[in-house]
Amino acid sequence: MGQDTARTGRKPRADGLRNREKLLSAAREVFSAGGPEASLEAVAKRAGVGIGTLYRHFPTREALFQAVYMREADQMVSMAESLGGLPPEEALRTWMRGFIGMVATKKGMLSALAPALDSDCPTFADAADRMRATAGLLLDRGREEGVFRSDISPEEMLRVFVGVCYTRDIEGWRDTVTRMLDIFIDGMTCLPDGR
Amino acid sequence: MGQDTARTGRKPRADGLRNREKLLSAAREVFSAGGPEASLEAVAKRAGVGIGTLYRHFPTREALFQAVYMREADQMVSMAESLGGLPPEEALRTWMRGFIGMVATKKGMLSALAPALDSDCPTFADAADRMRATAGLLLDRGREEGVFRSDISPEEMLRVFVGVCYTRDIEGWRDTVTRMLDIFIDGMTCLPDGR
DNA sequence: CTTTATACGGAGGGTGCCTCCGTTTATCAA
DNA sequence: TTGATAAACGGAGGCACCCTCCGTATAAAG
Repeated sequence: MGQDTARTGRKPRADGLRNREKLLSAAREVFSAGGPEASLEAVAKRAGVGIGTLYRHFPTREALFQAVYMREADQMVSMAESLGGLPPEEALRTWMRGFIGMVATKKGMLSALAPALDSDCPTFADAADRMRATAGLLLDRGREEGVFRSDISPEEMLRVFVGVCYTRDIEGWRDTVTRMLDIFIDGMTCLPDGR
Repeated sequence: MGQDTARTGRKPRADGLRNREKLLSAAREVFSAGGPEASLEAVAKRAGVGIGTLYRHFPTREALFQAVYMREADQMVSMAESLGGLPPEEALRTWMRGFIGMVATKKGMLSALAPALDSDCPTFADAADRMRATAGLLLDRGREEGVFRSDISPEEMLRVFVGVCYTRDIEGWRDTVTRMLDIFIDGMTCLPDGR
C-alpha cells in the first residue's frame, strides 16, 4: 500500500488502513483455529477482502505472522521491564514462564518468532531486536551478580526457548516444557562453589 | 504394495522391491538437496517412477521420511551401545554430539524424528521406541550412579534435543547447538553437594 | 468536480497433493 | 509353455493453494 505515501506527502487512504486491520484480526482468528499453515485465501475471505489485497499488505506469510504477533513480542518486552525488582534468576524464570504461556495460547507465535530472529526486514528486525535486548537485559543483570554463566548470548537463549517450545501437541505440554527450560536454566546458573 | 502377499503366500514381486529401493535413494538425494519440503513428484521423477507408485509404497510424506531416516536412527542406537564403557555423563554427552552430527548432515532427519515420536504406525513406532529405549538406557545408567536427576524422561530429553536442533541455518550452528545442549546436560546432572 | 495517486479484487497460470482406475507384468500352477 | 490371476505400475484428473498482474474503483488534493 502506501509505498509512496511518504514521497507524495498524501494522507494514507482510509480504506487501506481499515483493510489492514481487518486482515490482522482475521489472521489472528484463522491461525488460532487452523494452525500456522492455514490458507492465506481463508484469511482474505474471512476478512472480506480480495486475495490481492492481502498480498499487497503482507507480501509473505511471514510478514503477516510477524505483524500479527508483534503485539505479543511487545508484551514480552514490557513484562521483562516489570521484573526489575526480582533477583535475576527468579526474574528470568518468571519471564520464561511468561514466554511459555504466550506460546501456549498463540500457537502461531513460534512460526513468527523463529524467522523473525533472522529477518532483515527493518520493521520486524526491530521487534526481534527488542526481544533480544530484553533477553540480554535479564542475562546481564544476572551476570553482574555472578549468577549466570557468560558463554551464552541472549539470542542463543531465545533460540533454545523457541526450539524447546516447538515440541507441541502432547499431553501436559506446558508442564513438560516448563520443566525442561527450568533444567536448562539450572544449567545456566553458576553454582556458588564454582560450578 | 504387498498388502496381500502374506495372505496368498506369493513371493513379493521383484519390481516392487526394486522400485522401493529406487524411491528411497531418490528421496535421500532430493531431500538432501531441496530440504524436507521438496516435492514428492520430484522424488518420483528422479526415481523414474510414477507418482502413484510412490504413494503406494509410502502413503504419506512422513512415512517416506521415516523410511529414509530409519537407518540413521539405527546408527544412533548402535552408537549408544558402543558407549557402554564410558562413565554415564560422558556417554550421554558423546551421544548427544553424535546426534547433532547426524542432524548436521541429514537435514531432513528432524522432520522425520519429530513426528516419529508420536507416530502410531507400528513399523516406525518401533524405530522411535528403539530411540527412546536407547536414550532411556543412557539416562538410567547415570541415575543409578546418582549422576542425573530423575525428573526427566528419555522421551522428554529427546524432544529437547530435537527442539534445540530445529534452530538451523545460522553461522556456527553446530557449535552453538552443542554448547546449548551441554548446558542442558549440565542442568540435568546432580551436583555432588545436592545440586 | 476533476485529477491522480492509491488501493481494490479476483481471474489465471503455476505447482503440488493425492486418488482412482485401466494397463502391464511377475508369479504360480497346470 | 502357457494361461490365470494377484500385484504393481503410471499418469490423468480433480482439488487446493500460491502468487502475480492489471483493469477497475475510490479517496485525497486542488
